[in-house]
Amino acid sequence: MPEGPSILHLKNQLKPFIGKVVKKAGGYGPMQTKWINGKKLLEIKTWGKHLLFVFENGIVKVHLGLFGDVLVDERKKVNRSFFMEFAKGEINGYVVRAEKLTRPLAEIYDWRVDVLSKDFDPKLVKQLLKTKADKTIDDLLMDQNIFAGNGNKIRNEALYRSGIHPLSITGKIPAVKISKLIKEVVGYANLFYNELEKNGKNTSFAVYQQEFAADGSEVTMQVLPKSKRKIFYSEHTQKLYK
DNA sequence: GTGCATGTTACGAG
DNA sequence: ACTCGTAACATGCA
Repeated sequence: MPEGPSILHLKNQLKPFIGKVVKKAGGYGPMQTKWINGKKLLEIKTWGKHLLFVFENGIVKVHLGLFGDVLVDERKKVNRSFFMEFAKGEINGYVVRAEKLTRPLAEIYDWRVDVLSKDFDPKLVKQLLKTKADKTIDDLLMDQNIFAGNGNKIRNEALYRSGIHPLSITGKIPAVKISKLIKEVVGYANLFYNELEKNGKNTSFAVYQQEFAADGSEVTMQVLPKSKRKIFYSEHTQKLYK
């Protein structure tokens, strides 16, 4: 399910519950849920792939991992790992991890790195990339402290759009191209999100899981040694800086 | 049944 | 103490 855009889309579906009182919360996850019962859901926020339910006495951070799913007023056969039932309707989390946060959100999260936030700050991100100049760019694109909300799809698509080979050494990439990359990350994340809002799914890929890129060139697929994740790119149009 | 997928964290080795 | 690599977790779909 997740990558930032999916979480933002999910948040929109949950909006009707804002201001409503939780009758009963629960789930098989390790987090205690008693503290939520009878409390009003004040706000729902997101930071990257984190879904945040704000209550007066704490915040529930929900992360969907790779297989997580959240259903509204619907149930699956398997047990819910975290759920909240209201007088009318329910939010059901499957294979999600819920955790209670007690510190103020502003102390925990910096929205300047959230690729879907209005506070996203390309300059700051550029600075952060400089501090890890010796790493390859594909790694940094997945680093949630630099590009919160990015996932494998956004990574591959943004690299293609900016003409950068995924295995480029970050410090060797010209500043102009870095700027372009950051812009394309935001651009594709928003396209992804808009597709979800419009069609409920995103199938718009130039290279990700493609045989041929949008420009017709052949796509190379490679399994990364450390992460075991797949990268898709065009040798023809994406330049390797090293 | 097999393999694979939009992800993160915990832990041991070095 | 820090960094790296691997395993672990859990579900649904082709």
